[in-house]
Amino acid sequence: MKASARKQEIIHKSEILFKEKGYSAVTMRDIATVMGMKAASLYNHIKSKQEILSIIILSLAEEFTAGMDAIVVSEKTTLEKLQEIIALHIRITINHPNGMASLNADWMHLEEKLDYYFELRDGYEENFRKIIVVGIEKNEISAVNPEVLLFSMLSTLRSLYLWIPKKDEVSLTDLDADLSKVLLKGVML
Amino acid sequence: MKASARKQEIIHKSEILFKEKGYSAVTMRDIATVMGMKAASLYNHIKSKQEILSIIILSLAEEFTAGMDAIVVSEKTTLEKLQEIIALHIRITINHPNGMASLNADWMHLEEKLDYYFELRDGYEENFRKIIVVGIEKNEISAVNPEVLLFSMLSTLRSLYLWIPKKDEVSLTDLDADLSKVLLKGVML
DNA sequence: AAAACTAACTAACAATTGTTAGTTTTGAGG
DNA sequence: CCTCAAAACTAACAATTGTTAGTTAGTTTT
Repeated sequence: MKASARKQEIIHKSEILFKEKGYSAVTMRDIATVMGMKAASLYNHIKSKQEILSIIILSLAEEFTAGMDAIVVSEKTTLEKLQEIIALHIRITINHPNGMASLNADWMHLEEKLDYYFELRDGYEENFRKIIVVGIEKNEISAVNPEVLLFSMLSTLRSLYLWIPKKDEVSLTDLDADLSKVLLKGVML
Repeated sequence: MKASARKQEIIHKSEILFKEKGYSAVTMRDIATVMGMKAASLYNHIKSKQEILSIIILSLAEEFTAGMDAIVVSEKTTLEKLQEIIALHIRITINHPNGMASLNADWMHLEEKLDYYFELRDGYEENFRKIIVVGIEKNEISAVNPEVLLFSMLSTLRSLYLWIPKKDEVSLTDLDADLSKVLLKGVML
């Protein structure tokens, strides 16, 4: 399963189309057109439309899981771990801005792979939640509602794909710091 | 155009289906089934599938615009205005948790009404941005990157529809306060 | 009671969907 | 130049799509 160059090209173009209109509204003929071929020819490279979606979503989900696992086992303060989670999301989103749209909006169309997706997502969230809860217990962060903090950070980080493509490289350099400031320090004087 | 009870029922059921699978993946026969009728009968009440989507999205967008306009003209501190924006999102999301999914995920399928939607959305964001920028200028909130704060708050508030339906009424009472704490005060000690 | 209206139905449509089968073209290595 | 596999093609499929036309039964208005 090395995924030939042509197959990766199909996946890459599909990511762009899926981001624009969503998985269900994109047809195999749409994908074929941007590939400069006929729809039937796509099947020389991919098994089905669903396989394209599965590859896009699950490879990203696995990358998040791997990144989170590394953060969990590291010997860092809670604040440092939260900053590393922010950096993880920024890094992956910069590398895969289009695929992130599918991960966020089209996971419900995974069908056979849906259970595996839930496994990855639930595990990720559980690790995130534990970092927050332990941080509050150890008095490393302030005693906010853990669920609300988890929800708020995840919402922002999961939406990064909508904003990052609009930014120039200069402001991307500071994004890490700016986001940490807003998410962790707040705005009150 | 008072929207008959039957028409509102169609819209309501459609909101639920659209939230589950997205606009494009929901068929008129799906809607008809949950309405207990045949697909063709829907057209006694609605003009098209798109009309359903337009009503769902634009009525919500207009409610947000009206709410924001009231906040803008009020004589409040920046912090109070931001808290009112949070309350506005919570209120609308509690009242229309399903429709919020379409507003967030299916606006690109509005077609003829897309320009009007952009008008409302851009105006809303511009008002939001101005509140932040003025707040920083007047030294009422700390000097964070305004775009990042706007993005972060909007991402969280726009995702509320994913979390609010899972919460019981008790935790909803505190949601206002909890969210303000997390979004505005941060977590650093 | 007649007329008009409402809201459901059946039947069908043209277009589009993902996908398969079978065939031809392409291009690199012998 | 020949071979052969990779990758394109044409043609077609069965199913499904949103929507229209025409009809019917029940209710309301005249």
